[in-house]
Amino acid sequence: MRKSKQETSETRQRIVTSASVEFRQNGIHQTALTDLMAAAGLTHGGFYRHFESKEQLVAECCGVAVDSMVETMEVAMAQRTTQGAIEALVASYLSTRHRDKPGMGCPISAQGSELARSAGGTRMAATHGILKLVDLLAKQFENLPPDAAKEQALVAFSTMVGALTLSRIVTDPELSITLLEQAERHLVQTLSNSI
Amino acid sequence: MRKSKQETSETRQRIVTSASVEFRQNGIHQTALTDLMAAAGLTHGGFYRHFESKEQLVAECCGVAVDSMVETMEVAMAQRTTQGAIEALVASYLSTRHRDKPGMGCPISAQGSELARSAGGTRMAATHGILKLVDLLAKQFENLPPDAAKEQALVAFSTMVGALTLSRIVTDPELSITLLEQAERHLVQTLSNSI
DNA sequence: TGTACATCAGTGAACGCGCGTTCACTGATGTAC
DNA sequence: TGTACATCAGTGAACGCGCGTTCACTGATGTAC
Repeated sequence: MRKSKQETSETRQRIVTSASVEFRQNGIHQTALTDLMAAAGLTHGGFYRHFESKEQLVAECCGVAVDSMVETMEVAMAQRTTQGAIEALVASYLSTRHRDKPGMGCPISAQGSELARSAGGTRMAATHGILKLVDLLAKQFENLPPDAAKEQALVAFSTMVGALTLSRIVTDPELSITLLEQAERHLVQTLSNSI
Repeated sequence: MRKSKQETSETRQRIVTSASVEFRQNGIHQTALTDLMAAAGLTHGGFYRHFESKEQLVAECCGVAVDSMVETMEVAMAQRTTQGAIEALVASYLSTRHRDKPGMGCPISAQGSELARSAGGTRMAATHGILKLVDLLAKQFENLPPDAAKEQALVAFSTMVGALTLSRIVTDPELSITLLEQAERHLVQTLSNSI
């Protein structure tokens, strides 16, 4: 049943892609190898032909998830003024759509507290991801010194991660919306002053 | 080996207290009943004399953790001007001490993404906890209408939860500190304007 | 107040289950000649 | 270009292990008389 090199690499990619969704949706610990191999249309036994361990896959998925996140954001921001781009990024991150589809969204928000307890490799991947997302915002502040722009973006990203996480925890639907809306309003206002 | 009513209630309290530390430190899923009963000086078999399920304990621990968190904050804020109280709350939440001792700190930050996927009871306890912590800050803004004060506090709390979570994920020690410091600076500045 | 019995906190073994990982096996693919 | 053999992607059973929960048992506590 050996597969061609191309098929093999496609399979590997399929596992990573679908696993990155599963991890964000159900959590790292709650997603079993059997589940994610099934999500890729395979049985669990073949996992170790592609990866050394679950931890290695988790780290790789974190990177892939961030990259797809960055791409989504860039699409939302394209063809806009600086002001418009910032508004689009914030609105997209703090949307109810993002809140309700953690599997397609930001892995930092979706797995925050689990990442904080993860192994070094995963945390390094997450760190790179955080910096990529922060940079996406920081480079909008062309008139600020790079350091100041990065610091501004770090705080804004913290607010977005916190607000999205809280909006997913809270049982009161109104409060959940308020969290997203108020954070968005605050960020658009604050960040406009830094353009 | 039956114990007196007082001993029984003391034991129950001891389980809740030590479990709330374990859950924050190691995560909800990663903490086994055997572990937390051992942390209370007992064997796992007796667990169900006190609780209906693990989930019930998780929810109760969330409430207890928030209450102890509120108390810590109130102590830090006592005997201060409004400005000083706000600074003390923010500095305390965003301290490296808090970052490095998740077991003694805010359960929302320590378990954020796990809480978002938890059962209804746990999420309700977390929601009440969030509102308590937000209220601690909101009541400092005496000159703002209550709604505006609450919204201001919600955003500030989002920033604190996000920044603390990120500072725990990040592998670069300098970046971790920067996250805490910049969020603190931003919050003190922003919130001062609302007094 | 004393006694006889019911209650029940805590123990430790056991339950069924799912986990991450390993392994013998298969047969199609890749490679050396 | 064709052939013989080595490689290895994927399968499905099995590994040891730890999980949440249950249960028979114990003996001190609580209670009814």
